[in-house]
Amino acid sequence: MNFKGKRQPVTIPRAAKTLRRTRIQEEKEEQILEAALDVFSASGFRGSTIDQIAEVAGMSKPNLLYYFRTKEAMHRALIDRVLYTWLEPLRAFDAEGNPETEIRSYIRRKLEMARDFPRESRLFANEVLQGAPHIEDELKGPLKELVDEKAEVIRAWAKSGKIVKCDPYHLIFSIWSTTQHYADFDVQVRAVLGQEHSGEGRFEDAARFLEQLFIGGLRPDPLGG
Amino acid sequence: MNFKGKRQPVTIPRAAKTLRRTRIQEEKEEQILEAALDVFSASGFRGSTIDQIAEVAGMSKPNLLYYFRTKEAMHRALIDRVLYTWLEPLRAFDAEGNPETEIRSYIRRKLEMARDFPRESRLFANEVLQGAPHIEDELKGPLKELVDEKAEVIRAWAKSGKIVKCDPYHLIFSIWSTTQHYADFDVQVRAVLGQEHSGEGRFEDAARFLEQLFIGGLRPDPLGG
DNA sequence: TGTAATGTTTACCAATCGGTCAAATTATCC
DNA sequence: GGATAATTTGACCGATTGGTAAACATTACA
Repeated sequence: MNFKGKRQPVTIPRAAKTLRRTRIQEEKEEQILEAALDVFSASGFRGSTIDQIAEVAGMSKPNLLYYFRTKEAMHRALIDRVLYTWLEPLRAFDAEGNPETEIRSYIRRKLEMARDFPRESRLFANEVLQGAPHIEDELKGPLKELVDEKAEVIRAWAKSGKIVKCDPYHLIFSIWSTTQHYADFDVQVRAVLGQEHSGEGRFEDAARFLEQLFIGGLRPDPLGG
Repeated sequence: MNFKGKRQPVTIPRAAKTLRRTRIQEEKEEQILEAALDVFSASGFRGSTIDQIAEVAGMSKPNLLYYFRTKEAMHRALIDRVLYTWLEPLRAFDAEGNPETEIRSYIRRKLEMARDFPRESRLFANEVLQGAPHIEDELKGPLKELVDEKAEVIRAWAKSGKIVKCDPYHLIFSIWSTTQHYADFDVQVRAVLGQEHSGEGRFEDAARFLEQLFIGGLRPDPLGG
């Protein structure tokens, strides 16, 4: 039952003999992924080293590799764990709701995520920026499908005159980019705003501005055009 | 006059003896920076290797290091060369012009740059995303000053009722993020749009949407509030 | 055309990279 | 408490990293 003569942790898929996960396994994998999030989000996949992650996680390198057999496996596990949560706000986008409040609260939620989970945002930003070599399937599959679905909702709103006629995909892109900007380009935002305006209040300012921009920009044309 | 006993190329600042740059120096430095842009923009600083750059540039590693003594020096030279051009659109932002046309053409210009110089966009995105360890000074200095200046223009427009009252800094951030998104997150945009809509026409679609969004979102409140 | 300055390459270095191994340690369960 | 399985570690491996030394080739210029 052993693989290549070496015992493997329960994370690795294998025969049904040891399905139960140890308490230690839960804890350590948690610890490792937490450290991996720190490192990968700060340096990207190629720029990160197992040693860095090991140090942040407070354990030896071979110990990491006992739980995740390769650097890629760690990255993969991290992506898998984070992706679902990351798409939650878009999934919550409700077709039945009022367009204005739906868009408003989508912006709010995305902005809150940029504030509360900047590492997750940067993890994906790094990945996509460098050509998404590890998440191409997720982008073309689940992500595209979700966006297609929500785009249809937006298109219907536009058609019925509840919002202005516009390209729903580019609308979604613009909400993604403006909100995630505050996580991904945080140091730039801070540098430009200076000490006085780069405190926590900047998220309130950003929310106010973005809501104003999108609500105003999407308000249906009074001429009915 | 030699440094550490080894001859140095004219790129390295030194005594005034050889101020002239050879034709070969011009060409090779050009070649190297072109290759460096390819590699750094695709993998970030840490994730890039001198060997990669050497291969793309079509020359040997020691030959690269003859022109730029370290990896950092190459990166620095590249940033210096590209930064000025990159800020050109914002610099062209004219206080005397009409707000609507100024904003419209700023968006156009930024979008054109995202289309025509995606590597430059990703170079900075990578750098900022990873904490801007090499360009912190540029962000806090020249960039901040330029943005401060243009923010004042926008604030004046808002005050005089030419556009809606809004935070000029967040307005600038939102134009940056929405336009650069098409360069930095290109693979994601393509993945979501699918084959049929991810051709060159997507920049026209993006321009149309963004102009609609910003012009509509910034139109002064008819109630005069 | 000779020669000094400039440019290029091969061979190499120490450090770090991702990853392995076997031995030692700890937890689990009868 | 002892056997057994799970966990942890130090020592190590070959490959790659950024960078160097010095010999060799080419260019510019008198």
